[in-house]
Amino acid sequence: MSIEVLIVDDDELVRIGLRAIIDAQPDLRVVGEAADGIEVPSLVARHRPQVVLMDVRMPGIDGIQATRRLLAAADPPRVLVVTTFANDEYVYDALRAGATGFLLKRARPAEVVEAVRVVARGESLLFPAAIRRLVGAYGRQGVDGLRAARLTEREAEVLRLMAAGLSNPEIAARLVVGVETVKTHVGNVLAKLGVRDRTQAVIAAYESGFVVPAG
Amino acid sequence: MSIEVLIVDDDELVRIGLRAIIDAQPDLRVVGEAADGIEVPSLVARHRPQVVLMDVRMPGIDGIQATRRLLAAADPPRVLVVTTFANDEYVYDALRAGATGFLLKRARPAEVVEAVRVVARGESLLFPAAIRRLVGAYGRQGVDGLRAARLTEREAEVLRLMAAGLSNPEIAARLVVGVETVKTHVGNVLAKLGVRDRTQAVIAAYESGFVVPAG
DNA sequence: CGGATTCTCCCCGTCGCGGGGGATCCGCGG
DNA sequence: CCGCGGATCCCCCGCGACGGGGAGAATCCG
Repeated sequence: MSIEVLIVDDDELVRIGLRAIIDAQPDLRVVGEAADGIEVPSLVARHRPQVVLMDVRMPGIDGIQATRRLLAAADPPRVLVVTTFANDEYVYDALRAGATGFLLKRARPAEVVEAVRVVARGESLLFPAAIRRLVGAYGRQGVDGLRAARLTEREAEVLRLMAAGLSNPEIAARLVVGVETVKTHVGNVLAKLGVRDRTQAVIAAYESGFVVPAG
Repeated sequence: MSIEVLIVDDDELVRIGLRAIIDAQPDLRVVGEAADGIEVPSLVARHRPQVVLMDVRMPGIDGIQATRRLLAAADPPRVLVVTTFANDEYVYDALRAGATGFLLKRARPAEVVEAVRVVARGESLLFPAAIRRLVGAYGRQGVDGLRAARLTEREAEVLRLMAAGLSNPEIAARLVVGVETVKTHVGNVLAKLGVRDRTQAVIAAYESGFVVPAG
């Protein structure tokens, strides 16, 4: 049985391109297209795709809202957010909305199909480029005025300790705060990085260069 | 209150050196020394040190056995195994016996005191050099006849999937085996790497070069 | 033929993790 | 002034992770 995909993008050219790439694969199949977020719920209900390729910027209901609504329903599909720029301001919102991963429009066809297969398996798609942007600025000591990093200082500190292998109680002891506080920060970090658990957060930290192997 | 340390090594020169390094720190204090594993239990019972610096190779009761006995008691101290070579064959056994970390005899004083402080805090000491040895040979495709790696092929495979962020059910699905089997492998990997949870295992995988950031 | 190793599967229990709420306090800026 | 983001703490709950057992089957080797 093939992986069924729904394409949501207001640009017809993009839809055609994605459809061509996906339908060229024997194990993937495009079951529908939408040009607006408003059509998405009904299409998903009808076709029950495993994966939804969702554009972020669309007139009317944008990809963020559409994603949020989709995931509120029972047994939702995986949402793979499609964006033009890795530094899109909406990237963070999409993660919070529950998107499983990202896909740049300039990604090569092989990357597109692989991304679809990965999320269809139910695995998170850690996207170094996007994550690096989120964490950005911090990695190499750069606390420059940018604040481009969506992680707050506290969250970045917690992530570092997570990447050092500390448990929540240990982090709490180190920072001299309550475990509940640590849990909140950890939860925020997971949401912002778009990952499922602390292990994936640590992987993201390494892959993004946020922490570097001592070797 | 300072961190109390017990030194166990059959070589007096080593004991003197370690004592000098440790007693030079205001927050550390050597409460006793032993030249043989046989004396350890009574010394620990009397002085209740937080940390025991334990040589592996000793006449009579070696460090492995002594560690095993120590940790069988209630409220045991942390054991920091001291070894001359990172590739000591006993490294693995010491991990299984419950040692919290490793220390090379050629470590610089600053490293020694830091290691003591870390284990005293109750945190595991991930020792790249030692872990690299354990995982060794595999990292770069080298399935050479050595089998020096204490990880079996299956365990190495499971570690790779862990380092890819997969959960146990996901790994089971990927390998087409039961979740119980995966749990066994994961447990073995944790024991062999001397780490507490999968997050630390992934950290060890990165730090040892077993997996390399894609960048 | 043992014995060792590896891989496989299972039961049990505990506990930390993560998700869902909500709440307070602060400082900054409109 | 009030809104908002950040940091702090609290509750409940479900599930997965982990430890410690045991146990069967296949393989290889002395």
